[in-house]
Amino acid sequence: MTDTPARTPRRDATENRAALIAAARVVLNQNPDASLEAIAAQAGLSRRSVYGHFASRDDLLREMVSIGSHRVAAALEAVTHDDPVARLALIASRLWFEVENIRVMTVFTVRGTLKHHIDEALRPLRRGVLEAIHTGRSRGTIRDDISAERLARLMEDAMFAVLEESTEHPLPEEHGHRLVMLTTLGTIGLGWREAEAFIDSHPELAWKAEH
Amino acid sequence: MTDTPARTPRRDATENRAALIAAARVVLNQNPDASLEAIAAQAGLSRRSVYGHFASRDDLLREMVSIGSHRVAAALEAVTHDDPVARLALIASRLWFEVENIRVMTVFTVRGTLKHHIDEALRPLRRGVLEAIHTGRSRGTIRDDISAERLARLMEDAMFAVLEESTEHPLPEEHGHRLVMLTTLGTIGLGWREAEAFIDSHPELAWKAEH
DNA sequence: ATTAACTTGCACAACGTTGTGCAAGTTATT
DNA sequence: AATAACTTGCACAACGTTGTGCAAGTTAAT
Repeated sequence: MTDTPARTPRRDATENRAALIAAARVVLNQNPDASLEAIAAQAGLSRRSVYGHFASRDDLLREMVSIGSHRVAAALEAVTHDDPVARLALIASRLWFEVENIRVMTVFTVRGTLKHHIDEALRPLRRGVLEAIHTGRSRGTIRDDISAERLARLMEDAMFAVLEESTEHPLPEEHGHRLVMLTTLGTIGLGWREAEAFIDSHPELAWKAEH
Repeated sequence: MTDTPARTPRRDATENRAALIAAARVVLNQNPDASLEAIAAQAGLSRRSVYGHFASRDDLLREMVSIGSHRVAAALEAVTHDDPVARLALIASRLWFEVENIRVMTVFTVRGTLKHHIDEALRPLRRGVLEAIHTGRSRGTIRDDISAERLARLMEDAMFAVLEESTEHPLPEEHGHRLVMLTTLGTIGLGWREAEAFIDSHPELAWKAEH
């Protein structure tokens, strides 16, 4: 009574399915109102065949958000550090490699639908940030002139802003990676020389070419 | 061969016209895809009567952006200060009072149409910011580890982020006013104690109840 | 009180979009 | 080579939206 139909799905079909999701990310990143036609075209398919993979437009978008959020979550789950300041910088660092996924989410946070999904997806990120802020505050290493919750949101916004900025005005990966951390530390309350020094004195924050 | 038709426009008509623009600001601020129906309803009018004031939906939006941008420009033109850091804080301060106008613009910057208008509207702001950054850099009072242009954009983003954040999580006017300045100074490179002290030591940055 | 301005509701065309049915084509798999 | 999977194009209904015409109502101004 359970599952699998006649045969296994064809290889090119699953490729196309993935291509559609990737296409949605690309197209919607630059125009949140893009039509299915536009998305299908970007994937090299016809609009009609989309419905061979997804029941509806919304279904495709949900898949996209779901996959993106899992990637982001996976990139963040391993992030821990004794120093909360370094931990925040690390979070920023990891986020840098997920620009595409992050951006498409922030674009849709304004929208009604999907907002719920996205909030859920970003929860681990928010939890981690808030946690680090709290311990950092109690150690006197993070500013306490702004409420922890608000500071967390401001930090998140600041990180996203850098990610967006760097898609519109591209810059070398290595610089972008550093910039996100710098901005994050700045929001936390560090002066710019302080932030620069902090990054340089922590090898775990250094750029690594692999990724 | 020029202008005015039969009589002068009726008073309630011009009020309604203004109400429509205000309604558009309100409604579009929380849903950029809102229909004319929704806007008219918010203004207490029927969709049909909108066309008595504006030739098209786009016309209404253009009016709204135009008026908003002039208000913002007016709020910024008087801003000058010997100390570039203080000048940037002042710009942030003035922006605080134009949240509604600013927000609706940033919402539409993603959109295709209007983007051109908005860019033009924000030009004085950008010019002022960039100018202050340059002189601040040459005096060694503003960070020079990030290119002036990029820093200007980051600052702009940071200010907008605070404005948005404070509409979603409201806070007393006075606090918001200070928060925008703090964030701006933070982006410039000041540490948080430094920023707090800077604001307190400059009476021209203090909160004034009038507005 | 009269006039012209303004608003309203309804009907209608035009447009772009989503989702579905179907028949004919193409391509991976065995 | 045969089969099922997949893609495609076309046609079509449904939907929400914008913009317009018109006739009847309401309201500010003189």
